[in-house]
Amino acid sequence: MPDPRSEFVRILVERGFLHQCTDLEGLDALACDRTVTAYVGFDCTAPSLHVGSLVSIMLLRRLQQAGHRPIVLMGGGTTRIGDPSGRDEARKLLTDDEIAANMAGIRRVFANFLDFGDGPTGAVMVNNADWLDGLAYIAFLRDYGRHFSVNRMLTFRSVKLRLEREQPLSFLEFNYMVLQAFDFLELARRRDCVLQMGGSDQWGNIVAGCELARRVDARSLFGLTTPLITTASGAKMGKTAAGAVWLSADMLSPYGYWQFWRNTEDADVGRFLRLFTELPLAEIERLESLEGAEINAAKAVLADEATRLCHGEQARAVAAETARRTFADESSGDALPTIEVARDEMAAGLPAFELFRRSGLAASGGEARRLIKGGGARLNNVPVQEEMRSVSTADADEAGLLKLSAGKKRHALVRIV
RNA sequence: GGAGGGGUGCCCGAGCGGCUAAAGGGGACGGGCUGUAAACCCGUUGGCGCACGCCUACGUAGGUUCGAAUCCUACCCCCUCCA
Repeated sequence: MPDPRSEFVRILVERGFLHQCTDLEGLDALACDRTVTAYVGFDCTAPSLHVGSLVSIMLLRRLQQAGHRPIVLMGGGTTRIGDPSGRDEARKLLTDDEIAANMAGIRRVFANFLDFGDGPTGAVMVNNADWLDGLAYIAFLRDYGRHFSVNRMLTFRSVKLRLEREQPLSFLEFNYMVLQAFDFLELARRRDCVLQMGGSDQWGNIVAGCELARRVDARSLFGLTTPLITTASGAKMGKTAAGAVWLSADMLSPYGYWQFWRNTEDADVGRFLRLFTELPLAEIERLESLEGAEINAAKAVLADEATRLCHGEQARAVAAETARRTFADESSGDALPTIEVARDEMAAGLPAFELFRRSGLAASGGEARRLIKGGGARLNNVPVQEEMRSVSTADADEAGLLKLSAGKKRHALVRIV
């Protein structure tokens, strides 16, 4: 298409958010003309969201900044079914209480990225349980079921994959796309929502919604997907040593979050800066063109920007300073994970492996011993030679702190209290 | 309801009476090289104050045996085909 005229579509294209769109020119024209209301659905399978959802979150944020209205759809109803997309096996069903708790946690995450004010572009959060829970089966089948072709549904990727692999696909899961299509129709009716966005694995579900609305209400709706974000070496983005990269500070510390971005592969830096920061394109081009070790500066910028967005400036500053002291100075910073050990226990001396276990740097005593044997354990930057080496108050600094390291990147502090 | 196949460590997957804490691969962790990168090379990969030893582990519960992940019985779950 020619250069986008609307700010929203222009940003999508320039920044790498766009994978597929049902009618990009139509959407562009619409976005020039009026305030567009758009939604992304999130399921409530965990008490927070992780970076895997960050593209969608940033997309909603960009939408709002461009003068449009974002809707966060919580899949309170559909979470109880499970989307078969991208999965070989059915996922566990959650109870209502778990779903409610998860939803509350996710709401807090969004508060950092979107403005939930009352204005015309104020974000809203809605729960599809509001309309799905009360559905009457027969009426639903009669009014909407008739518009779905099973022949067609069988050709959708999510379904086809399961069938081809001879993996089970229950009727329950098979209905997921029907309900998601219905969500879109409901949001169109209730809130004049005209656009559904999501990851590329959602394309089939999104298109199903557009088609349903066209058939039932003669509405014309838009669908748009973002590319699946993998790292340059092909791995799914968002896994670290500690597990998923959560967006809640109580599930992953801002320092851990900062480190995650700082450890981005060279080849991903530009792409990630475009998607996950709001720096001007010219600046990003400059940063991504840095060569060799210089690109580390770009990674620090990425980490700074991403952490500020998610956790705020204060947390960002502490995280960045901790990283600087830990890696550049070989000292340590406040944001390192810290455990406390009682003074009398410490005075008596604790075996090194035990301390590593307690710190969480090793999951068990055996793992801690192996770490030490393998030469990866350090106490105050000095390699620990002996598993049973006694560590005591004499090893602490003036502030009563000692630093443990497992490998080059994992560090923890022990505070004597 | 009938016939057959299957449930093994974080995952995949071999094993089918002792040599099995269980091949191989992936992942993860550590070391090397570097730039807190990628690629590559090497090592480690159930717990326990751990070279011995003890405990836990091959869907669940029992049983046979000197000895079982391996054999038997019952139960649970999954898949395929038939009805």
